[in-house]
Amino acid sequence: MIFSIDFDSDEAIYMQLCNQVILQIAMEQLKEGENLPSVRQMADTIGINMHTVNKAYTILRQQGYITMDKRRGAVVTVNIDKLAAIRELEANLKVLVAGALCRNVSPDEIHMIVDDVINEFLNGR
Amino acid sequence: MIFSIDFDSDEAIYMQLCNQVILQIAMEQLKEGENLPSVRQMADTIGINMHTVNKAYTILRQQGYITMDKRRGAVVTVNIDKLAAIRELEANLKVLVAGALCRNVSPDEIHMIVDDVINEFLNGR
DNA sequence: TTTTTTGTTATAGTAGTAGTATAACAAAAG
DNA sequence: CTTTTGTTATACTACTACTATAACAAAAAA
Repeated sequence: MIFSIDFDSDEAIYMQLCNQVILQIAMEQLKEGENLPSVRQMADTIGINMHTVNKAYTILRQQGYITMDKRRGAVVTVNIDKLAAIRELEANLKVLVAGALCRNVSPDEIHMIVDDVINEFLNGR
Repeated sequence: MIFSIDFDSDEAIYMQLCNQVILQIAMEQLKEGENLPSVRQMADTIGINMHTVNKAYTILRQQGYITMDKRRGAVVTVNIDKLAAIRELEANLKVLVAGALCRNVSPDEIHMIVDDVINEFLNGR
């Protein structure tokens, strides 16, 4: 379970952490029922403050990727809300696709890129 | 040329403005060679500060969507850097696709959603 | 020529967020 | 009993978003 944080990035540390966890769940490097390090352990490992990790975990919990309790710690338990996921995907795709179309990336090419990204995850499993 | 800004949104005003311009270029509601309102006019229309508009225009210029000079103002002149667009698309798609896969949205469904978004733009033309 | 409008730059202030630093609490585990 | 857990509170620094004025030269319009 390796989390690489870029401290020079414009992206907030807690956001990078959230995304890394989501990416690892998608690649099944993190599996349902598996435990994440405690907020203090994770903070220590990465070399950041406890609250920054806590913020990431809170968001991941709100978005339905993990559950937390004092006994088991943070546990990967994906709460499937497919409709919400689809709505989110649509909204975020709009700007991405618009930017690509503006720069003469064809619909076919966009589909190919999407396929590449999907297969990255499926092959990583 | 209508720009709708949500002041209650978490998204920064200058970012909303950037995205609206990109969306309108993709839909060809804003066409190559067409002028955008001056920073002061746009600020006045929306009801925001001049500098906020200036920031958005500066970003749009850096990303190759518009050019600016004192004679003609801000002009839509898409500078095609297809490779950069593809790299950007790939990077941003990763987290989106990962989130969708985690929530049991199938690869086929993802492609269908991508297609829907693309056709929204093409049909809007 | 004079006036207005343009982009651009500078400064300064407020408000909110990211990240850090301590501290403390009850609940559970060892 | 001690340690570790999540959780909450407070406080501080640094940075960003946004606003508010102000000023400048270049170009357009009168």
